[in-house]
Amino acid sequence: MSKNLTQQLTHKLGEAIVSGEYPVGLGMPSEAILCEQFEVSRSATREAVKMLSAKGLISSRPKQGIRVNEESNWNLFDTDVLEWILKSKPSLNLLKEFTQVRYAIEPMAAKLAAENASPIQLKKMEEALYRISVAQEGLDDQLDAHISFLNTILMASSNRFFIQLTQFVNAALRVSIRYTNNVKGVSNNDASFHQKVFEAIKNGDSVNAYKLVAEILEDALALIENRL
Amino acid sequence: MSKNLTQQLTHKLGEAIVSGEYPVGLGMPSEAILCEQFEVSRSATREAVKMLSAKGLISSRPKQGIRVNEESNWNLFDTDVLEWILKSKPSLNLLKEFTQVRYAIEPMAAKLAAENASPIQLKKMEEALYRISVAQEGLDDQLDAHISFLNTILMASSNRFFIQLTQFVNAALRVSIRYTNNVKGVSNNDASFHQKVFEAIKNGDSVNAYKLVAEILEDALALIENRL
DNA sequence: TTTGGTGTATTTATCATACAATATGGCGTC
DNA sequence: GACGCCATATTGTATGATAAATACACCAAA
Repeated sequence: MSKNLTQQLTHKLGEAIVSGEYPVGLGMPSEAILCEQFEVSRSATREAVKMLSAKGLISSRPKQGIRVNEESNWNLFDTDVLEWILKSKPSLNLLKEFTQVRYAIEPMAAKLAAENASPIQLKKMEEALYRISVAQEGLDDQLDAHISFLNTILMASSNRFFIQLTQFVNAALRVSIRYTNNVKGVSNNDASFHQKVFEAIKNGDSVNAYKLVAEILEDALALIENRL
Repeated sequence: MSKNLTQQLTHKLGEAIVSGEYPVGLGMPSEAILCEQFEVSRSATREAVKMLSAKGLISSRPKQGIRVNEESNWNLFDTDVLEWILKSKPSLNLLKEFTQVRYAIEPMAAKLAAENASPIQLKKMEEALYRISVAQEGLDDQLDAHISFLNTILMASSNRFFIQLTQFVNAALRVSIRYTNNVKGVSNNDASFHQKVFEAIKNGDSVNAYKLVAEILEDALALIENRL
């Protein structure tokens, strides 16, 4: 768990907010009341409130108090916010939204990786590929290996925004596995597929790298939409 | 400006950090020193530090002090962080990275909009289209009109992550105009183009909606890469 | 020489209290 | 009824004190 009080309170309140416990609009207790409820000092409370403000979840003004912001103001690409959302409202629809973003991002990242990957990055990709091939038993191992392969692609895109999305994509994959209960259906853990992607990237074949990843995600998305 | 001291300090420090004023690794003054330097109380300082931590820029621990995180931990999709980056290190390379993300996001958003747009959203799109057609004089007007058209598409995607990217895409557009000094080259303000996109979306022709937007961004990207 | 524990000093973390600033809503005056 | 003023509630800022955490040096033992 997060060690210090401020962080703990931040997480508690963050979860409560995204789970809809406090209504959007005007609905949070004042600092003073939060102090009482959670039995912490005002400093800790204020710092937690500031952190949540920084993530776009709430805003606070004198007299008016603390209000929950519209969801469109929430920082959905923030790791914590993402985590809270996944914890409180996991749904097939959320998985769909996740996968749509992956569908937008990952093929492009693969394309850029094909254009930019350094030898060192290619080597890391190959290592991840090896991890996939040997991790055929445990489901978690498979997922971890798959994720690290994907991460190497994002890193190799040489675009800091794509790199930043690593965490997002990882979260998305971890959700998908909850629903499908195997990696194959949604992300195709077939080692030969990853091998193909790797080779396209290695050969600088950006068109194919894009296409291969896009096709897989198209399938994954179709699968999800079928279930809705 | 942001009114309260905490916010002001947050912005000052945020800008300083992204502009590289404090080296990544171990390099920030302690709370006590920050209080002195900026002549604010410890409460305000601590709250600012917490906000920057929440955005992933720094982390603080007893004895070790405040350290600047690796850039890969920064919340690049946070509006403030984005703003600070644009303010301090605008570059053609940054514009390229922005546009690559747009290239990934916007065609997909158009596709989703074609599948999901409600009558009300279509109407808003049409209004934005009208604004574009009448805003042929002023450059700022053109840009604003273009942005609001784009925003309606993102909103109509019915995917909260794409909707969240509205701010990001807007920032990207505003950067691009600084460099190209006109909307046309980078984003094609030709009204007939937007008309075509709108009609594809209205007709539910997701394939064409995707393709049209993708082509424009491909051109924009090629233009930027030519200059590098 | 290396290893492992141990202590100390520094820095953040937490708490308590006081006062200032701000915005809301009502009150009163015109 | 409209306008401005004032009271009040809530956050904002400041200060001082104590607790907890941890990096680092030091010392002891193998």
